[in-house]
Amino acid sequence: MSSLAEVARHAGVSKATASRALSGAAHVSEATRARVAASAAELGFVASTSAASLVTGRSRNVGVVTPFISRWFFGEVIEGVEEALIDAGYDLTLFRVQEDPDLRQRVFDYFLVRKRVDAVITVCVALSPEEISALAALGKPVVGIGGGIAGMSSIRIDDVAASRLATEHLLSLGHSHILHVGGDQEERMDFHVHAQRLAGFRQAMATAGHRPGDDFAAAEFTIAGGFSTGLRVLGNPTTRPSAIVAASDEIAIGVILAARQLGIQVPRDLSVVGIDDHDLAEMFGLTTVRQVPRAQGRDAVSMIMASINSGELTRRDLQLPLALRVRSSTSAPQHG
Amino acid sequence: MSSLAEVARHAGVSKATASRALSGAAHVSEATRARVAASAAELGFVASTSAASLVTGRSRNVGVVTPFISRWFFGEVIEGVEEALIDAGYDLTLFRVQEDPDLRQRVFDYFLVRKRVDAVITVCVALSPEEISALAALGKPVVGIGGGIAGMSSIRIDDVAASRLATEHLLSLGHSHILHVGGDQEERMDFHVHAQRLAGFRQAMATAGHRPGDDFAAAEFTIAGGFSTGLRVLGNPTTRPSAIVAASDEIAIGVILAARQLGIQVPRDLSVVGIDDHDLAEMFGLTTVRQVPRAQGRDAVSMIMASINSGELTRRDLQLPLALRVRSSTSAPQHG
DNA sequence: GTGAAAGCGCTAACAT
DNA sequence: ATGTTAGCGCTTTCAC
Repeated sequence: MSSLAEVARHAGVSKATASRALSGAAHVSEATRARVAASAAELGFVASTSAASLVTGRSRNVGVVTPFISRWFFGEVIEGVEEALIDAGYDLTLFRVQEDPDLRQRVFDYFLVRKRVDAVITVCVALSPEEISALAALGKPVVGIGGGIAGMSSIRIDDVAASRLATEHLLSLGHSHILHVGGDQEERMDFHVHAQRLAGFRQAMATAGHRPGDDFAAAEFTIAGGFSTGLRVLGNPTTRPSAIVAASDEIAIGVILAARQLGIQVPRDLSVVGIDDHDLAEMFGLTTVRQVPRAQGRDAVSMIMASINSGELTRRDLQLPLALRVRSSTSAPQHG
Repeated sequence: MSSLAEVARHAGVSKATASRALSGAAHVSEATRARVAASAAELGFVASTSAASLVTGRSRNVGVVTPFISRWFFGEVIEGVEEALIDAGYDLTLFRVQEDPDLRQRVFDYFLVRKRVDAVITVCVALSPEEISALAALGKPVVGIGGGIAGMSSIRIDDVAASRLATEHLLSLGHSHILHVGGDQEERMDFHVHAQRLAGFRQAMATAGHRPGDDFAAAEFTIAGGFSTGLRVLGNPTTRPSAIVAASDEIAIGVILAARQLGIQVPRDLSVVGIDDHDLAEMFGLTTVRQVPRAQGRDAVSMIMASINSGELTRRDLQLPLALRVRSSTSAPQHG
């Protein structure tokens, strides 16, 4: 816990020179730099972030705002962010926002402000106008992953296209009775995701000449959510669809488990496609539209670093590519 | 972003009084306190943590060191920590440590020090002696969840007892050919967990008069890990066990999926017990030894707050209770 | 109960 | 290339 002053004294230079030598910048002779570095190492010196932040106004710290931690998509994003951040020498402060409005307000009005984060990454959070203002008032780079934030940078996949791609695959196999199992609007995730995946599904169906009918069922974005909805929508043999487009792999896996529980063969009697590329997809032979949340996390950090380094808050929107990975969970329908 | 000075001026008091009024402590008249509070609210004042930290040496920030984020146990612990921390007005800075020794060293020698965290919580990380020294050198409260750290406070379940409980349940049903599917020693999780769960299993087996044989198979602590190990150990009908004690619910679920894939009826032909109480356990009717990682996270924070408030670094060890939740995944063996 | 003043450890002008 | 100086915004003696 030695101070810069001690390092300077030990190296026989002034605090200013020591600071310059250690920060890498400015005009310092190679000899001095080496000497200061040696002293710092010997004394185990690590600069106090509080002191540095106080004077520079920067904290080398990025806030990540997320509604979930252990769901696959969110965990992957956070890991991607963490990897990129540690490479850049930044810390990650985690803020979990839930439904409770009081807690949410505390995060936005108090925690984010006082921590003086240099930037904020939001992961699929549906923000209220007040929350957006609070974020904008920070005057710092903000990037929204998954769900964009009005007027701010974003990283996303084309959710409409993802869902359309999945649907078109099933249509091309000859399915006509297809159900979309997607996000419950009540979830505090960005509702655009839910709406857009449903829209992509309906677009593809409409283009193929199918009229919208009883084509949607809501599920929580988890395996358990897909399972319970799956039991419900697959329970009645007469109304059962021959194919399902699930809004996430977790839902898709839950649906497959429900089907098996009901004695329905996948893919013989039911074809399933998911959107995500979850680790478990392979185990179930699940056909997926591939998105890579980890890359989204890393890209968010790149965007932020670019913004910090340039000093500009220009808005950018990055849309990541999709790919359909066909596996054994889809096949042509048996009857018709 | 107004400063304390502005608040003080607005309220017609000195900076000192404003500071005292807002920090809640000290001798300030009720009238002044109210006036200062009103001014602060009106100006949207939030104290700068950098400035406060610089002078107090405390940062209202706790570091969480974990090898994983999206695995169920870890996610739950982190969520528990986060909940308790936000209640206490603290931030959570996340440090993910992986195998890469360079990255690990950076976290311990650089990140943890410079961030001036007030305390550290480690979640099931196997620490090297150097890493333990680095942590101890912080002079801050440290509590290890899951895997204890030599000489520091810990929160854990009795891993030996947990595993024994699970095994005894299967033994009491009449099983004799029981396999333990547990943690791979190569995993950078605290290896004590793996060793202890295996020890508990063998203790119970020995007590029941079974001699140690080919009784263990390693798996990654994930559903996919349990699945692939499950396929392997259940593949041969002649050597197949009639019951399995899985070191975690995720492994157990993977094993059940593998069994189903192989056409083995659970629980008719195979009984399975897991340790965790994962959300998905219910879906599989999985019998579990219940531990509550979320509670462990919260308790870790309580411990830390007690330590911070008392100013003492006394070591404490808390062991959380276990409960066997018998569900439909276990039954008496068919042959034997 | 309140104010004046010192100083936490660092960086950034400004001199030299 | 290096040193001097002046704060960053807060908390905390120490007076009153």
